[in-house]
Amino acid sequence: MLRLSTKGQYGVRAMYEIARGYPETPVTIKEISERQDVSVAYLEQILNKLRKAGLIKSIKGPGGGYILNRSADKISIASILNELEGPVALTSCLDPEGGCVRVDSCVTHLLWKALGEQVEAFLKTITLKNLMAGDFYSQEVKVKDKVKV
Amino acid sequence: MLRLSTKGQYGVRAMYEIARGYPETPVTIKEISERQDVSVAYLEQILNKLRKAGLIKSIKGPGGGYILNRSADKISIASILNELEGPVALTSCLDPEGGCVRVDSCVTHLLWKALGEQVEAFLKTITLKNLMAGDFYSQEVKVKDKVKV
DNA sequence: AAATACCCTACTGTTTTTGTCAAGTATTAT
DNA sequence: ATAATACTTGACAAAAACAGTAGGGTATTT
Ligand code: FES
Ligand code: FES
Repeated sequence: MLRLSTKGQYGVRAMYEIARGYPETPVTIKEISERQDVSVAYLEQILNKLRKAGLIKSIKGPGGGYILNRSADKISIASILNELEGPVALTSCLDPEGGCVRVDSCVTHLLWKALGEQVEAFLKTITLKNLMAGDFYSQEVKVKDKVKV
Repeated sequence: MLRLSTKGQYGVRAMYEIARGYPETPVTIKEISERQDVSVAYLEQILNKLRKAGLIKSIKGPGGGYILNRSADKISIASILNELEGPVALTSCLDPEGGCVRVDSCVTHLLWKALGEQVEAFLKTITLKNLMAGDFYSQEVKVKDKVKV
């Protein structure tokens, strides 16, 4: 359960490659494609979203490529996944868009909400820099001391 | 991102209704259907899985229905979702079945693994009893102090 | 035997996912 | 200028997953 889409997975791996070039060298889609074994066409879609979100910027023409828009320790995994897969919402009732008429009488609503918040909090603490350094740890994420329904 | 399937959602809500009858009164599919607004046919599929997993038992004939196989404080949300959606595996590489050739050189593998473990740990701490009582809290879930890649 | 209630398998329409393809725009090097 | 490089964009399609229906069968009670 709770599968991450390939777009999200590839997106993080692509960002990792781009981060490696920062701040000197723009990284081309082709290079990312070869290193991470993802097709150029698919990466185009992914990187486009991340560029529009302001996480990376692009440089056209020979010698061009992609480069981080801010330093690696200021880009969290959460911010990448948010752009590619939308916000964490374990049920459609929790979607920013979709409301639910049962929400007040629903016995599970707050449970899914709490879990979602926990996931989000975790992903926010991990940055590209952490990923590159190879150390990431879970910091006693505490959503709420107690939730009364 | 990270959407839970309706099977998982309905399953937890159905278990909640069954738990309310425990240990005296078996709860029928029809009752669950009406209270939780899920079709009888769909619930049959879901409850069948949960019965085969040993979480509930069934009583046939008039006066029958479903009843918990052990007390509500011994049934975690994790155990319910595990049966209906399989184990938490954010990527196919983490699936018990599917291996991945890149796993050793993969920069994100341990990240998804850590997140998955965190989710699982959270869901294991919440029982049906917690759900019924309306209090569930996140207990400083700590997967590992530090993961070195 | 009639009524109740669970059991089981198959099937189908819909949505989401996972990509591919083709044509276009901007920049640099020669 | 012109060719080569590299990003940009939108349309499209196969495949998988999801959500749910349908229909017949079995066991138990009254
Ligand atoms: S069914 Fe919508 S909030 Fe639970
Ligand atoms: S691609 Fe399989 S482990 Fe990362």
